[in-house]
Amino acid sequence: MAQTATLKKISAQLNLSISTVSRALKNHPDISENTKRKVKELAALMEYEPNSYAVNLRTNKSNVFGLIVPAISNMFNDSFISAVEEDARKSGYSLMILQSGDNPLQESENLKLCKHYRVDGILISLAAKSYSIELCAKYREAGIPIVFFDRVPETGGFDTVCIADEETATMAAHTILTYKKKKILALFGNPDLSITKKRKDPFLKILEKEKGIETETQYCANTQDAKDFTALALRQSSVPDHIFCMSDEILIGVMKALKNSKLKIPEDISVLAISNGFIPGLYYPEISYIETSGYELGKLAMKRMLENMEGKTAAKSIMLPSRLVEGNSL
Amino acid sequence: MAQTATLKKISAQLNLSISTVSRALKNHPDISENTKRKVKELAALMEYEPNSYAVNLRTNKSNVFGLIVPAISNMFNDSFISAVEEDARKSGYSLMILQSGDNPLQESENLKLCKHYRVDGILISLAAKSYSIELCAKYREAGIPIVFFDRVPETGGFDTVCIADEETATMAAHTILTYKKKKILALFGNPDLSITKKRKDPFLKILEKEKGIETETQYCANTQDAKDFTALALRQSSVPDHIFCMSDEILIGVMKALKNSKLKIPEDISVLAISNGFIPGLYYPEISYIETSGYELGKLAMKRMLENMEGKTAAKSIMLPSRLVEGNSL
DNA sequence: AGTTTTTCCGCAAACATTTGCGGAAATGTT
DNA sequence: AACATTTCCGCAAATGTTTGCGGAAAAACT
Repeated sequence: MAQTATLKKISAQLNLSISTVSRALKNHPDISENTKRKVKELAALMEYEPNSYAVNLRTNKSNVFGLIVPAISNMFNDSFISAVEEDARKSGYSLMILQSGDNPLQESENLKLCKHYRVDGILISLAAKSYSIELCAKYREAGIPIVFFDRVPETGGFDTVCIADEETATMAAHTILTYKKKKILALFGNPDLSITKKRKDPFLKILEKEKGIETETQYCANTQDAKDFTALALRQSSVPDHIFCMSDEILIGVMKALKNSKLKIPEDISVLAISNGFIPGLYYPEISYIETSGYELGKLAMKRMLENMEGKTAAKSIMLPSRLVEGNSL
Repeated sequence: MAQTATLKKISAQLNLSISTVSRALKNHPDISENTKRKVKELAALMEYEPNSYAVNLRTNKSNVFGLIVPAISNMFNDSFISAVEEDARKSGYSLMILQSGDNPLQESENLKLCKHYRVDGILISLAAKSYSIELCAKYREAGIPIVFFDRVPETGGFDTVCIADEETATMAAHTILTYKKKKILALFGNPDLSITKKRKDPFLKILEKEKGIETETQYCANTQDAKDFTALALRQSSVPDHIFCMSDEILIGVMKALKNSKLKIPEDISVLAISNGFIPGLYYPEISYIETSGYELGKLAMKRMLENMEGKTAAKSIMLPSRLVEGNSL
């Protein structure tokens, strides 16, 4: 392949005009079968492939979606990414993946990058202290479809796809009630995230209504926090008989602390998490969890994005229901 | 923002030519400070941003690298991705991430996609039964730099960045020797992968030289295999006193089987893995492992790619040394 | 033979940018 | 005053495609 093939070069070889070659390759009815054949043959021979820059310039479409996540290495996100990538590919789109590292500045820069590359749409899960919402609103005004997932803005007017967090938390609380626990340690994540609020409030609301149940709540910034808070709780005079973990990150810390203790799961203390299932399955006994499937969420998010591509741009909020997966930790 | 700003629109507003505007924005010395100021002001006001398609078309450069991996959700790959993304960003590049799902067909399609998007370079970790090497060679001929990482072709003539697998396996074997083990169960991954061969051969070579050590080898296609093989070995009359795991995937299966047994780590049986450390750290006691840092590998791979961008395209093989991280499983 | 219709193809503009070249006006030099 | 230089800017071509429009040639009708 000395030079890359172009329409011009093909047309020169065949003594045809550029436009004829272009149309022949697209099966335009104006072109005779005969010339179509000749053009296609030569194109195949020369390994012609449209210059995507030129096509994009002309059509103002890139067939690329931007995907912005706090971190790719997040268990939840990567199954999400797989699902999104899968369905994007099926519809002829590719993904430009950017990670914000939970850094609001980087997040807004990523948004600008998406604009720069003129992506056809943006899927985004917000960073912790994001201030990018106005930017998103602006881009949306400018005609770039934006679908928020998982960590979505609290204000309305956007396309959002997320776990039915309230329902999930409610389910968790009811599950715990079923097992007649007395003292509960409930660990939540970053209080700045709306997801934390949406999980904590319904959870506590249910437990507080119940008499004879004591609930201690902590916010954990990371795994280490979760470990420390758990260890602290285990040193109290009355040890909790149940620990609820809002996320995998927290579960990992809790399990580290529990393994350093003599307590047996589920005999001495029970554990329930919200998770996609990978981490809970690593432990023995396997940890019960309320499932939040990143994969399913990805499917929904891409579906919504593709609807946007077809002009259905009115803002819509979609919730993904969750279910209890029983391990042996209850 | 009614319409997107272009050079043409700016030039019309200011009664200047397009080329003057273009040069003004680039601080071309031919343009007076005065007009530069005016142009820049209006450009900022109109939120002008160069149309990347047009720029790419004109300059034949995209500032995008393609990154092809078997699966994003692989622990190893995602820290790799973080590192690559980080350094790419610093140099003004973005990443288009494609996953092959260990499917050779999808892999070659991803390569074609990279070509289609005319990326400036490709970083790729090969799928299990990849037949894309020729395609890679062809693209390389055509001037697209390709850097292989982790799972690299066995034939030479390519840029490769990978773990010093032989050294890693040797280190593992010597570590095991230190602890005077008698019967070893060694579990390896897909035998079609060169990485498996490169880890297995040196490992076995060392242990076989030693008298009084019995080594059983198994290939595991997945976590379940590893669990089953381990369970089987534990039911034998003489139980192994050490298990070596070539990867995280295998370690997870082994640990599941061990937890179903009464054996204590490290008293009854010891465990050593090759890993990036995340999974080993989840267990109690923490599993000792030979570290293969995806992050470091990513740094090296991107460094090599950027060298390519500067014209240093002569094929080069880079090895990343590894080290033993002691948990409490030995 | 004259008219209409169909078939097949090319011209040229447009997309937004970059850049070599040339040239007018202003300034500087004898 | 005549010439040389510098300063500042515009023309136009080029990148590769897409697409509206128009038009010649061939075929199909009166």
